[in-house]
Amino acid sequence: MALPFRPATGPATRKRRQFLSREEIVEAGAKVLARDGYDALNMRSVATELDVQAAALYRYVDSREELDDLLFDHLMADCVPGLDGADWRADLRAFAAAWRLRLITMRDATRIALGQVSIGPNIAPLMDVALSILRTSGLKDDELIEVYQACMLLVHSLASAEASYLELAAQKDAGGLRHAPPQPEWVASYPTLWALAERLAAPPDFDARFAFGLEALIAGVERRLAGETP
Amino acid sequence: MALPFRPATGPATRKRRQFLSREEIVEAGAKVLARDGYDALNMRSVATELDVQAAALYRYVDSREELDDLLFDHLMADCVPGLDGADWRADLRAFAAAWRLRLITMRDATRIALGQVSIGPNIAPLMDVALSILRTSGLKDDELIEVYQACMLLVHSLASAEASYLELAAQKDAGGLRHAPPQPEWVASYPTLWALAERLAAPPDFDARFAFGLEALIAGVERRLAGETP
DNA sequence: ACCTGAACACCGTTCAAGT
DNA sequence: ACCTGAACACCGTTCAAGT
Repeated sequence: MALPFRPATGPATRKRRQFLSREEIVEAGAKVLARDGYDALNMRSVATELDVQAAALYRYVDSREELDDLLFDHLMADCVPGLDGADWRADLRAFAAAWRLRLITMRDATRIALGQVSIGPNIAPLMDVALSILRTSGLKDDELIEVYQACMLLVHSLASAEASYLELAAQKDAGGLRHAPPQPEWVASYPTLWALAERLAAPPDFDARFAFGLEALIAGVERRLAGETP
Repeated sequence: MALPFRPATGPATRKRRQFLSREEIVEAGAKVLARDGYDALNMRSVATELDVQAAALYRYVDSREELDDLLFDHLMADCVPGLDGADWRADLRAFAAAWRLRLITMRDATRIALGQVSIGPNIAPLMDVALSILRTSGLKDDELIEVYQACMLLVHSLASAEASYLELAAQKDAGGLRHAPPQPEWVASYPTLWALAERLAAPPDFDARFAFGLEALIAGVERRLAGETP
């Protein structure tokens, strides 16, 4: 039987291309995550995306945990914005805003990496830039690291809160969840809570919250620089 | 056959007492969590703790998710310290320190409530006190809530980071995990990261980090009060 | 009314067997 | 060497059947 004209790399029905690879697996994971969300992400769904059995993945990936690590790193690729280096405050704001945007844009990214981020090849430049920015502020090395950690925590946990809020809101719109959690009786016995209940239930302004957190961080750094440490 | 002398409430072998209850289930959950950790907490282990089948729990609890909510609220009971009300800064520090301590003391508490804390009868007084403290600072109601949310986020996410670090360290001591994650080659190409690598790998000072975060928050509030909002 | 026993769907992971 | 097929352990949840 003669060989077909079209090369082996362009099959009509999907067929296994040569071998699997770590990169291919991670990209398939990203695809599943973007399309179906974190709850639908598992070894079997990623394998299906690649027309393969789940067990096959274990030749390239040690565990589900490692896949999550790789995936998170992958999602954060090329996330560093251009910075002019004139003012560390402006640079820090730009950096934090860019990273926050990425975390929120990539569906469920914050659910993959709950706090413990392991440094991969795409996270490293991110860290490097953040540290560089803070270094130009004039902080000493040990203070610098504390501030850096605080900044990462701020961005990550606030983005996480925002993402989970948005997901919940979307769910409520689509499916039909309970509209507002029915006010329990006993909240009336807490005066301040009661007085602010309405405001607390209102949709949060995450931009404002983010801005406040960042400005507070900057204020904290400036205090340190001025030597007003209590 | 004559009835035994000892009353029915004091059996030699453990026997089901009357009926189950929500409270009993939550306490059993707390027991499992304290003894075996979050990874060992599931419907079956809680049921076993009560000499009962897992399915029996569903008469009192809607889902695993609800159990987690109830459990977290239970763990945070009576966590509000005495406050003198003289200075809102001092009160805020005392409040935050007490809550942080509780979060860390209760094994895996932060893993139960990942960010989204639903207000239960034990969380409510906590919220009420925090809001009351901030109210005495002179902030307007809407600003107050932003600061409150920032404070909750700070305490919770920092405690979460600390707890997961401690757990990892304990694991490393006991079992024998990889000592230090072997420095990847490519970090050398990021100068600032490289320069600070040693410091970044050093055991973090969570007390200092917490203090910095809280002081920054206070600095942010004071700026707001002074009307220096950018 | 409350609990048991058994089952189902789902998921991470392992392993012998195929090619 | 790489993948399949089948299996195991584990977990949330449901439901008919017992008492």
